[in-house]
This record gives sequence, C-alpha cells and structure tokens, in this order.
Amino acid sequence: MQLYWDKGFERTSMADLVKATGMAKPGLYANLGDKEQIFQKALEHYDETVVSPMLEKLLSPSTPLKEALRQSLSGMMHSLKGSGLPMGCFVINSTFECSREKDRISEYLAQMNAKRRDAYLERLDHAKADGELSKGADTLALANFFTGQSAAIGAMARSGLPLSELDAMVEVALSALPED
Amino acid sequence: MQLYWDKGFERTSMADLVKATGMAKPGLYANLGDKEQIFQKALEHYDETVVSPMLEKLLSPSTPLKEALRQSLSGMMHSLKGSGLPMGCFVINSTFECSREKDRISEYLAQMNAKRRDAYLERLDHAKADGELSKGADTLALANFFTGQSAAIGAMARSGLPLSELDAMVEVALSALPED
DNA sequence: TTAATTAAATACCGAACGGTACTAATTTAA
DNA sequence: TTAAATTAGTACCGTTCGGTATTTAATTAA
Repeated sequence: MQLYWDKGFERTSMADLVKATGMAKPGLYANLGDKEQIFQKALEHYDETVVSPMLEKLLSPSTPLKEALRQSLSGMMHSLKGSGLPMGCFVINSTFECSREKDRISEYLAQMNAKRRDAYLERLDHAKADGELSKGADTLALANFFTGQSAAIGAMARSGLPLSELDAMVEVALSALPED
Repeated sequence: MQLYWDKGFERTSMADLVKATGMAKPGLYANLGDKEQIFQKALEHYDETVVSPMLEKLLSPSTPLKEALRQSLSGMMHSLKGSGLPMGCFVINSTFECSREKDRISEYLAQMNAKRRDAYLERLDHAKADGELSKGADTLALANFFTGQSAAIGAMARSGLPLSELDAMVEVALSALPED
C-alpha cells in the first residue's frame, strides 16, 4: 500500500513490490494476484485503515459539525508531510491517475469517492435536522464540495504550500457552511 | 498537448506521439527533444492557450469579483466533458502524476500553480481595495483556496459527478467569499 | 530413511519502452 | 547534370516491463 500510495500505479514496478514485500515474484502472483489486483487490494487496505475510521469519526454525533469536518480534512492533510507517510489521499491520487478510461479500477475508485460523499451527506443532513446547519442548505452540494477538498489540499500541498497555508485553506472551506 | 493532457505523461508513449504528430521518431527528437522536453512544451502550450487567457479574464476589473471567479472555475469545468477536449486541468492532472519527487517537471508545475495562485491573489487584493471584499478577508488563504478548486472539481468530475452537481459545488466555493 | 508434496526462488519469456545509428529520398549548390 | 547537404524514414539498440515455466529447497507422510 505505501509503495502504491507513494509512487502511483504506473510508476510502481513488480520489482519494487518484490523488494518491499520480501516475497519472490511468483509468490506475489500466487498470493495476491497480478499488478492490478494487488493495487486494488492496496486500495481496500487504505479504505479499511484510513478512510473508514475517518468517516466513522465524521459520523459521530458528539463532535460539532464544523469541528468534525475540520478533523476529516486535516486528517487528510497531516498524512501529507513528515513522518514516513506518503503525500495526500491515496484514493484521490489514484482517481487522477487511473480514471482516464472506464476500467475496473476506475469504477472501484468512483465507488469509494461516492461512499465518502455519502458519509458527508449523511452528517450534513443530520446537522440540518439538529439545527446545526441552516435549513435552506444544499447538503448534496456541500457534501460534494467537502469531498473535493481533499483533492484541493493535495494539489496545493504538491505545489509546495506550507502546512500553515493549507490550514488556512481549510478554514476558508469551512466558512462555506451556512450556519445562520 | 491533447495526448499528454488526455493520457498523462507515463501512459503516453513515443509511439503515440509519432502517430499523433505525423512526424517520424528521429524527427521528434530533433525538433522537440526527448519525451520529457516534449511534455514540458505541451505544458507551456497549455499555459499559453488555456491558462493565461483565463487569468487575463480573471484580472479584468470590469467583471465583478464573484462572477470573475465563477467564470474562471467553470472554464475549467467545461473542458471536462463533451467536445473533443480531455478532462480537467492539464496542470492539475500533471501535478498529481508528476509531483511525487522533485525533478525539473515538478518544479515547473509548482511554478505554474504559483502563478495561478498569484493571479487570484492580485484579483482578490484589488477587490478588497475596491470594497468588493470584506476588509478582514484573508486574501492569501482565499487565493490558495480558489486555486485548489480546480483540483476539487477535477476529482469529482472523474468520479462521475454530473455537470449540474459540479456547478453547485462551484456555488458553494463562491459562498466562501466574505462580501459583507 | 525414503518418497511425495508443498513451498520458494532462479531463470527466462515475449512485448513494449525510450532513444539512436544508419540508410533512402529530397532539396540545394555548383 | 552532377555533387553536396539536408531532410525524412527504417531498422535496430539495450533496458525494463509484467508475467510464468522450471528447478531447487523444505516439509510432510510413510
């Protein structure tokens, strides 16, 4: 996962995977399938270990809406620099690399993005019902918008923006919430 | 340019470029350089024909701020579907594909993104001076934010979002402007 | 201890890659 | 008309790619 996350699908070779996993090449094929199947398994692992926990926190009704959204975005941000972690959201990066034609991977990616969007939508609808969000708010548009912010942050991070400016970007995005 | 825009750097082969240009392979190298130099020339052509005209319209003081921003974003959007044009912003797509390590291309991309950010910043600062924008507005954060929206739109478009929902996303982004 | 079975690793395959000698055709100069 | 120079095109180079047949090692069964 780390390898694919860091280098993308095309720039990662089977030789890289052999080195990273310690398995010999035929073992890789026997246990994990071909290059594309391994990539999908990496995406699934990312979903289980990174995305799903983030969405669970997002849906937890204890934290206020704005804070929950802020955490979901800055969670994406802080897997950008430092530590050993690669930059940006694995799903978003892969969406840009792989969604150029309609194959199985790009369909899976669309499905993962839809899942994320639906989680935002659910949280926003609850917030609206609870009065945390203005009654007239277009929750679908807001959900799409916040889902897209991971890409916005990732793009600007790759252009060399420092963390402080990325944080300020997030605050601007949060200001789009109609709380009145 | 169209080829690199559509398929990205890694998935475009010299054979593809030969077919698309009609030139023989040695002619390509003699006239345009190697694969990476051709890619950079494609980016430069994109800058001249797409980005720079868009930024000029953005900086034109005749159109109101909000409308100028809307046009700059929906300009990116409508090169997404239909017509013969590839999907999304060529610079943003390349940023995700190529900015994984620091080579010459990724530095050039960072520079193009900075140029775009600076244009947004200039427009926003003028708007603030003219009273179109609240005096307390963080124009740098707003500039980074709007620059990033091209990536947000591109990511959601690749996930299959219809144009109508992309339009609604843009309206949400515009609502982050403190006009009071 | 020996035979059968499973696991692992080496070696190799055809294809496609980026890039370049080298040859054929065409144009310019004489 | 002939020779020199420039263009265009073919064929080929070494490398790397994803993927697999084959052989070696290790484990289990008898």
